Amino acid sequence: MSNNITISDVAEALGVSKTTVSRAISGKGRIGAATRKRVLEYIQEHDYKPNVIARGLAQSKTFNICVVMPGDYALVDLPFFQEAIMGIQEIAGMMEYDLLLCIGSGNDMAGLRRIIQNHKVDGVVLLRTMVDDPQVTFLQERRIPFVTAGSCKYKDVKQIDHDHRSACRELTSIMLMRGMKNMALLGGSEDIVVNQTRYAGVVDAHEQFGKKINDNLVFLNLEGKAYVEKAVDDAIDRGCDCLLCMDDAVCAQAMRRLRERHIKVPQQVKVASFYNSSVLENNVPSITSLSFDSKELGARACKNLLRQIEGEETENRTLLPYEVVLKESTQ
Amino acid sequence: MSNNITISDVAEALGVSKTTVSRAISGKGRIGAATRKRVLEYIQEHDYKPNVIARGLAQSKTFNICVVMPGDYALVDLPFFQEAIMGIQEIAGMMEYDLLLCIGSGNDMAGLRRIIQNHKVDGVVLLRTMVDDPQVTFLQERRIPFVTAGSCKYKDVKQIDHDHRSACRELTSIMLMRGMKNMALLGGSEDIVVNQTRYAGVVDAHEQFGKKINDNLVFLNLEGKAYVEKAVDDAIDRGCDCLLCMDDAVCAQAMRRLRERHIKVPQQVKVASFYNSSVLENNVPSITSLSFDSKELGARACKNLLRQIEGEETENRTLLPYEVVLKESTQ
DNA sequence: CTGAAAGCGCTTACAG
DNA sequence: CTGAAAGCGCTTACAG
Repeated sequence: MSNNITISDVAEALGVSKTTVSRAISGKGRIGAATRKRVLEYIQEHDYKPNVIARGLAQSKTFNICVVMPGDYALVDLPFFQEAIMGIQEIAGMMEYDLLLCIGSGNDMAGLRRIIQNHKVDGVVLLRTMVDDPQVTFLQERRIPFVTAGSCKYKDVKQIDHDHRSACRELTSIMLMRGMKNMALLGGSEDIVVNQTRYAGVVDAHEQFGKKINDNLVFLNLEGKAYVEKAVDDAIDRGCDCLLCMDDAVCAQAMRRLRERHIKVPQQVKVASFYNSSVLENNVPSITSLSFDSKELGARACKNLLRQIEGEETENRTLLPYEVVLKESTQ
Repeated sequence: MSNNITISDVAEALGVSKTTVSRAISGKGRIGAATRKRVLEYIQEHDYKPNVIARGLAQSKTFNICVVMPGDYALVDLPFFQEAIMGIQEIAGMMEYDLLLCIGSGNDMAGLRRIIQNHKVDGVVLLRTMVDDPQVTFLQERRIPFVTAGSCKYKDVKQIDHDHRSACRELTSIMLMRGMKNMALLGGSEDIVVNQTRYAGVVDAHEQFGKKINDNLVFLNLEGKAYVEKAVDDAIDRGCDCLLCMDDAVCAQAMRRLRERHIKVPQQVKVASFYNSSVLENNVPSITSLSFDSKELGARACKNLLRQIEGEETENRTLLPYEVVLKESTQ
């Protein structure tokens, strides 16, 4: 059952040329209906599969797309990447494309560079972009089709994103409407585009209510448990009545800290997170959060990329919807 | 800066043959030291990279390896897959191999089949095996080099695993020594090899102490929150003094249920988990668990696979060590 | 030590 | 409608 039968074998067995076989399969070029049928039946019966590598060489294509994910993500980011990849894979698979995984941080482009230089992929999807992203520049220079799943500040880059800004505005507005007076904001690295977008949403909401963010209660660039802990402590000391966590990593750690200090949620302080809380789903109390369909994001990104690869024009920017999910932590 | 320079260009520029250039790069075949130096310098300076696809075609190699992960994993399994993949990638990258991602469940082999038929990879690593695994059979038939990261019941399959059995025996023994009388066991699908192995370890420990497992307190095949909840309730009703969770998914859900019912850990019931608790790391109290180095597992698996691909002999089975990490939940 | 030539398994002008 | 031939960018016997 070793599948080493080639196009030549098929051609020979059928007494036709390789050209004919190739045409029957690809559907390109004129070919008699009868001949075509014969070829198709034969390859069906003998389970012939063209060697994609060889086809790739002839066509300068690989039928692979590269998905690059950062190597430094926390556990909490995993569901996003996983789901996005599932979405990408679903679409790619339908078009007979496979996924080449590239793991690297914003700065270390060694992996991506090698994959591109080795001509191993036809395009790439970036799963996280930094505010200044060398990967973006690199891909632009090389004229490699690519798309970012998530925000990207470069206007001419094809990008699919959730509407984080509106989502954060809406959730923040709800909290303001519920009479929160001292909202604290806990967030991660400002180098990551989406964190800036989320912040902008919070600002929007405040402006809308004619209020100002209390800078004493804004804690950004919280990288690691110790920082979150201190931020929570400071926020509480400064009399905050609501913790807005800009991602689930921060939220999980904040909840831990609150529990450690026996501070009751939502009685003493409300908590909300700006991201899907699948990571938080075993929390008691359950956490109010925003909800995004990451799989859909991946799928849309992949579709856009595939169209680019086929040489079609695609939209520069697509915004996907969101949901606000109110739960116990803000009651 | 488009990198379309080929071996012919290099040969021409240098006034040598393509053969010579090829030999200078690969290091195979006799070649004058001076010539070689000239070639190497030139390609260095002009940033020439051989087209791996073309080389692959000539050598019947792809320099890709397929990593297949199940599509149905829970959030809680993610860290394992992520870390294992990091380990694989690290080794693969060093040898200029890339990772082709294949997502499929035990039964749906469509993805793997296509990748193999399309000659897209030189070998595969299976990240989870079922007790009866069609993927294993498929790869054996096709004589594709492969390795499993994790246990596999087929003796002739190359596999790298942690010593789950000993680990579970040790942790269970510790709990028995501490005087637990009514240990409940909560676990996932028995179709997954590692779950069986873990169970065997628990049995070992009991035998060692001349005891028997109380079958009324064994809850397996707990797929989903509702099942875990019921199992926890039943276990408590039946007077268990210790919950042994066979994986972190189950443990996280069990903890949630205990918290909901205001049952104090470890005062009223002890809890331990048979896996790394990175998912549980924000738990209060902290959870006693086993600890395995999944990245190392991935790295070792990849090394074994690469050696197979090179045609070397490799060990059939490698067992990696573990640690028992005692924390608050069993104090 | 070096090179001409065939070959890896396809595709695609070009010619008929 | 069909095919012979060149080509994709490498590697590797074979010959010198």
